Amino acid sequence: MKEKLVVLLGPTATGKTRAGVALAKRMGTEIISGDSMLVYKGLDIGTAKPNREERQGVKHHLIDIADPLDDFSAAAFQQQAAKIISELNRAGKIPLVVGGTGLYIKSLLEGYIFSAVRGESEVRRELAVFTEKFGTPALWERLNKINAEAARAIHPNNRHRLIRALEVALAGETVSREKQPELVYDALVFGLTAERGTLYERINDRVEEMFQEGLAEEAARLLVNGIPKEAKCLQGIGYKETVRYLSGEISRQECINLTKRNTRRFAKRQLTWYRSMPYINWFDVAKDTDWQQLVDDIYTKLVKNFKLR
RNA sequence: GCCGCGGUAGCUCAGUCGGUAGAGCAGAGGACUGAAAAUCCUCGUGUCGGCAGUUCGAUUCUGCCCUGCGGCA
Repeated sequence: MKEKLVVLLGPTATGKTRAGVALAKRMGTEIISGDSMLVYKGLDIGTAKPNREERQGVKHHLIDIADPLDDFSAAAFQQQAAKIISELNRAGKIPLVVGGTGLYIKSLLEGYIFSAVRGESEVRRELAVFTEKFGTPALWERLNKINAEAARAIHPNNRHRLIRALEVALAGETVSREKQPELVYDALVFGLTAERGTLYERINDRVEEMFQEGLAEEAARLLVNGIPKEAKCLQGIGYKETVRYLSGEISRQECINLTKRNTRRFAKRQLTWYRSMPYINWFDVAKDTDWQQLVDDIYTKLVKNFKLR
């Protein structure tokens, strides 16, 4: 008997947080965040992290669980989320995962088997130095010598994935590409999306608001507190651009425009992830969306699917 | 009204000494198994402002018209 699970995903700025909280209240359950940036403490404005008021008393898991200096990863998410899902199921609740990180959610639902070889190791640092010195294609050559099959699956310019593959290959393993035949959970997956023009308008407006609310000041605070600008959390959209602005490399307006563009591109990449997840039940949001109605519709489907009541 | 410079991809522009055109940006599609908001790959046909003339052939030359900007009245 598989454990039950409901997921609400969608590209950034489609209203997942709002709909998710309303849905969780209807379901009488708790939310597990499926977002790679909400895990970091101190990153609030730029990640659109729901505040106390927005959470409306609904318990949220996997938010603010990592220090900005720490590493977090898809594998860590998968493990921790799985544990909470089991606990909630045991307590008679159907857990609700809300978030947009494609790899996180897909790995959870489809049971990706991550290698036990840890990231952020001494080896990784060495590989980073090697890359600086000899360039990314040299990294590919190295991987090709150890594991030609792994090399074939990665483009010679793809630095991050090459470093990871080498890290694993040097430990005598291969990065898995295995596909499970079915979902790990008795899951019902909902997606929020919007017509491209509408989505981009929402993104542009939201980025504008973030800077008005003090995104630049938030990023500055992280730097002052000693977070190096290479830290994972400062690679997030809105943060990496602000680091450039604060160093005087670009103007504030350029910084805002770049953040908007990068967020638009990010939303597009998110949608690419979702296209490979045919089990998503899509709901369209528009300017005049009736959120109450939307949540009702989702809930109705959910009751039917799980034969509740 | 006259003079000058423009009108080419969604935007900014290049170019064709006459053989129907190409960069940057924007945008689109894709990959992804411990960085994933990361990282990487692929993709450029548009009445070359309109009409007419010269020409085998005009976006390119000529004329007229429309239109934007600047200057002079």
